[in-house]
Amino acid sequence: MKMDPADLRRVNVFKDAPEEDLKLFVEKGIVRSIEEGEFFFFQGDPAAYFYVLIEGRAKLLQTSATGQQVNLRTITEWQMFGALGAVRENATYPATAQALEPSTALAIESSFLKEMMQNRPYLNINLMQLMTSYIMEMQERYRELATERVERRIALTILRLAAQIGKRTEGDGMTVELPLTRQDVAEASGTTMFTVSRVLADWERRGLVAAGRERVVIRNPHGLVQISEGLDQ
Amino acid sequence: MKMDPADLRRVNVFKDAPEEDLKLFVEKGIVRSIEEGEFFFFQGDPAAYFYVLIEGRAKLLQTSATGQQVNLRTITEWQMFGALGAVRENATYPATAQALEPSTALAIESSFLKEMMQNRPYLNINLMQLMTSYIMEMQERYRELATERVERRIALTILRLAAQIGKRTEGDGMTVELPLTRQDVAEASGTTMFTVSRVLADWERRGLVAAGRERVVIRNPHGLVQISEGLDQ
DNA sequence: TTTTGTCTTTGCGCTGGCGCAAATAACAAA
DNA sequence: TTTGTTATTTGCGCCAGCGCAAAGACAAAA
Repeated sequence: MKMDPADLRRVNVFKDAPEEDLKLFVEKGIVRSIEEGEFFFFQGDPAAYFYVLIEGRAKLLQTSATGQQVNLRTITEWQMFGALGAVRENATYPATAQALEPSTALAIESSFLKEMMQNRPYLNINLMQLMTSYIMEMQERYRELATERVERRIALTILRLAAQIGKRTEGDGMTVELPLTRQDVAEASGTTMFTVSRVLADWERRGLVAAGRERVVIRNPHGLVQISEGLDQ
Repeated sequence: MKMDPADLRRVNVFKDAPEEDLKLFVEKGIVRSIEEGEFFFFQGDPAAYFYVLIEGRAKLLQTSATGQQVNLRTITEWQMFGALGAVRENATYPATAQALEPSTALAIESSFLKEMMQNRPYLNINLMQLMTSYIMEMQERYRELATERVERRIALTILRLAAQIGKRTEGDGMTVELPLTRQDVAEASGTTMFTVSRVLADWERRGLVAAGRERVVIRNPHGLVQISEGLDQ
C-alpha cells in the first residue's frame, strides 16, 4: 500500500507538521491491515509502536481480571492511538486495540516519535491537547457511570459514538448509522447486552432509533439528547 | 508566606528544573490559603491559573446536572493541579478543587506555564508523563466502576487513597490513616454513604480497619488487598 | 435452498445496593 | 455542662438492572 505523506496531516497531532516530517513518519511506518475482530495490540504488550488508523474503525478496550470488558474509546480514520508508549519509559499498552471492521493502520516506532518530539514543539503541543481531551472525556464518562441511570448512559454513549464513528446516511431526514453490536454498546456504557437490547427496543417503539443486527440508526437525535439530559419524563 | 524555590523541586513536573526556572515560578506565583471545605476553583471557571499544593490536602470533583458529586482525584502536598488550562486555549476547569483540610497552594498563571513550555523540553516531558498517569488511572477506575462490585471498589478506593493521601501512623503495627468522611469515600468509589458505612462496619468487625468520624485507619492492608482482588471468599 | 453460526430478543426470577427515616455518636461552641 | 451541628449507623422496603435460558432473526457460506 502506498501512502501519500500529505494524508497524515488529517491526523490532528500532525495537522501543522512540515511536509518533510510527514515523509519521515511515513517512511518509518509499517502499514498493517487486519480483519474485523483482530487486534492491533493487547493490553500489557510492550508499547513499542503507536498507530494511526488509515481505514476502518477500531475500539480500545480494557479487560478485568474476570474477563469482563469495557470500551474506553472508539477510533476512526486518521486518529492516533497507542501513543502513550512514546511518553513513558518501557511502557506497556494500558488497553487492547481491536478492529470493528477490516482496518488498516500505519504503525510507527514509539521511540521515533519520542525522538521527533525532542525538537518539534508542535508535536508536544498537539499531543498534549490530545491527552487533555482524553482526560476530560474519561472524567466525564466516569461521572456519568457513577451518577446516571442506564437509559441515560446508553443515550449518552450512543450520541458520543455517533459523533466519533457515526456515518451520516441519506434517506428520510437526518440519520446516523453505527455498526455496533449490542455487546459493543453495553461495553461502552457500562451495562449488559440484555439491558441495551431492551432499551433500544423501547426507543424503537418510540421512533427514536431503528435497531438492526450490528446496527443502530438514529432517527431522532433530538429525542435522544432529551433522554440523555433527563428531560423526557 | 515565604517560599524557597528549591521546594518546588518536590513537584514531579519540576523535578529536573534549573534553579532559575523555579525562581521564576515562585516569583510569578501567588500564595493562597483556604479553609477546609473552601474551593481553589470551580468546574467551569476560566482556567487562568494552575496550582501547586504546598500544604494540606484537596480533592478534585465533578458535579452532575442533578448535583451529585464524584471524586476524580485527591491531591496531596507538592502535587500540581488545574494545569489543563496551560494546554488548551480559553480552557475552563473541567473539575472543582476543594480543600479537605486547611490548605495552601501556589497559584501561577496558566499562560506563564505555557510560555515557559515553549523552550523547556523537560516541562513538556514531565507534564506529558503526568497526563499519561491520569489517563491510565482514569481508565482503570472506569473499568472498575463498570465491572466490579461495591465492596471491591471500596477496597480499591481506600487502598488508592491510602497511597495518595494516607499518613502513616505509628502504634500497633503498620496503619494508614485517612481523614475522609463516608461521603468522600462514597464519591470516590461511585456508591453511597450508606453502603460505605455498612461495608466499613463489616470490615471493622473483621479487624481490617478502624473506622471513626471522618477517619479510616487501615489495620490490615493485606486483607484489604485480598478483598480488592476478590480472593477473600 | 439449506445449513451454520452469530447476534438479538424476551420472559422470568432474583438480589445487590439504593434511599429514606430515625436513632445515635462525635465534636464544637457557648 | 449544655446545646447545636454534623457525621454516622442501622433497620427496612423496594426496584432497577442483572443474568440465565430459550427462542427467534439475520447473514453468509455451502
